[in-house]
Amino acid sequence: MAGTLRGATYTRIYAVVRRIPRGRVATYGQVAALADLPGRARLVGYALAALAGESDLPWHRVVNAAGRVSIRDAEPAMQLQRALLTREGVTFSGSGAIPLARFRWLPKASRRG
DNA sequence: TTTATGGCTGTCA
DNA sequence: ATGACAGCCATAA
Repeated sequence: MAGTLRGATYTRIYAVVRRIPRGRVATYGQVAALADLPGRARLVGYALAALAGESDLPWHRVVNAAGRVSIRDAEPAMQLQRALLTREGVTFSGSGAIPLARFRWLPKASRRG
């Protein structure tokens, strides 16, 4: 796509997030890697933060490497994320972390079309 | 243009 | 187990 170079990063990140299946989660670093942006996990965080929770994107399916919601406790979106995930069947362990070994999204083919 | 700000992550103490 | 630090670098002001 010629022309849309600026802002292509977020767009690419959103495209990956949109592919995370229901009941699964991915880490920021994982999304970054799938978006062909290895090592830019933070950018994923910025991209999602920019959504401000107002989007049809399954932003709640993205958690940090520890399997925890990476939003500050004071943010209402923090509990929202947990609620949305729970509603999809994702369970949190006693310490409030998602067992990634069980719920991590494993894309069979990381082909970018 | 320069600064400031991050919904991260791996490493080390 | 937790906490501090240093790299990542796009956006917004």
